[in-house]
Amino acid sequence: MKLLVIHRGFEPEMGKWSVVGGFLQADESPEDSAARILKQQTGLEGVYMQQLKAFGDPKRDPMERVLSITYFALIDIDQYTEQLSEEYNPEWFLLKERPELIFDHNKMVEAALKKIRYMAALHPVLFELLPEKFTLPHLQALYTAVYDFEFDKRNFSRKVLSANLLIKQKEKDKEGSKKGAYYYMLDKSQYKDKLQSFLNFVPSPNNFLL
Amino acid sequence: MKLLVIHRGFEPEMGKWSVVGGFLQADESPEDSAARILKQQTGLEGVYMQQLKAFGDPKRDPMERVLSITYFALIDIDQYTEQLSEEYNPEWFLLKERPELIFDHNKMVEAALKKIRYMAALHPVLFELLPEKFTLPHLQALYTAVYDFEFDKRNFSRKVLSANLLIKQKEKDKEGSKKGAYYYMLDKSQYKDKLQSFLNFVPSPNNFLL
DNA sequence: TCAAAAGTGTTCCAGATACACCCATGT
DNA sequence: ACATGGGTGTATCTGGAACACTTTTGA
Repeated sequence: MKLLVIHRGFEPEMGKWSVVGGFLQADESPEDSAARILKQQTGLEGVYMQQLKAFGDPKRDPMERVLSITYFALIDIDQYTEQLSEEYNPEWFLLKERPELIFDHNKMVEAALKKIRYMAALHPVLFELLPEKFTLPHLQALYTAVYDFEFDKRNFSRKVLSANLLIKQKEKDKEGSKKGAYYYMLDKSQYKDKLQSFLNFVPSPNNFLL
Repeated sequence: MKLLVIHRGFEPEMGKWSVVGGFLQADESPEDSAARILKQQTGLEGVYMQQLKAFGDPKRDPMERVLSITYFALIDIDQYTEQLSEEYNPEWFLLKERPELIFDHNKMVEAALKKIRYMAALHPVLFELLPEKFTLPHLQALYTAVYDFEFDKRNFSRKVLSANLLIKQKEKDKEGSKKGAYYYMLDKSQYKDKLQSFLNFVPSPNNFLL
């Protein structure tokens, strides 16, 4: 699980590591603004973003009063390698090894991680991240990355399949192993109904919501 | 379950029903601002508020560009009757029978209700709303109000008590019935630990998260 | 033939649900 | 005595958790 950061392009703290960010324009909604700024600074486009929280402490930027309405997105790095532009030197860091960020950006990242874990424990949002065809070991690796926890593959597959969201394919992925793992695809019709539903995708004794 | 609204005190839409709201001052955090405005317009003070969402559509206020960072709070009306001041004619409406609100304030209320139901299904947040001593029928009535759903009292009491958050008192409340219902108090020591924990306070077949 | 990853089944337990009767007491 | 609301117990079922062996096949 990685975090995309950029070298800040203006003062103060120019050149230091920062979350992607910029200024809202007069006729722009916050969502549109977030999408525009993301594209300008990283090249990424067509990414589904969610509003996280507004940060507004009067002293959070020591130079002037700034309010930040933050958004986060989850993407599969591999599906966006083409798009990533170099203009602001965006860089992926392992979340655990990320550099110190300016201002309150560390708090933002922590809050986003917490929200992602919360959401993903209850809703099948992580399924969307994978390529069209993916294997169960692949999906499990994703959950392991998000929760930093090893899931039991027997229980994992039973739980995931019981949601009836996946359709088993006939082909196997032979990349990861000699035996090969069956591909699955999302059942889009089921998916929309169940996205909001109330499933525990994470074993309960592990209280990830703290 | 009721909603507190005020008569808007300035143009545009002056005098119409509106959620409590005002303008952020230069040296004020959004939280402080929300608390100040709430106090000015309703007299309510010391109320725990939570950030909901920032609303920023460029056309949401037809006169000028306004961004709103919204907060919500849950209180027990009875515990705050003294505080409620009349300056802005604040008024409690049954949530289901609330009047039409200005701008996108209806959306705000819907979003807050959704978030409250979501939170309360997983965390014992509603317990905080009651007076220091309360009865199980009282608590159950609160859940009924929030979810607009009749809970089975046998299952309800079992579930609530199994969280080990409540301490049974020796006295009974004789207001509501002839037999009287035992008072309970929150176990504050347990409470902090379990507030974040991952309980299902609402029967699962009822999918309140939609 | 062996190493490496995939796939699968069973038992046990906790928690959820549905459901009905007795208790205490003020009138 | 009776009406009103409070309190409790049981059977059943579903879903979660723990756990180990067999299968496939490329090297």
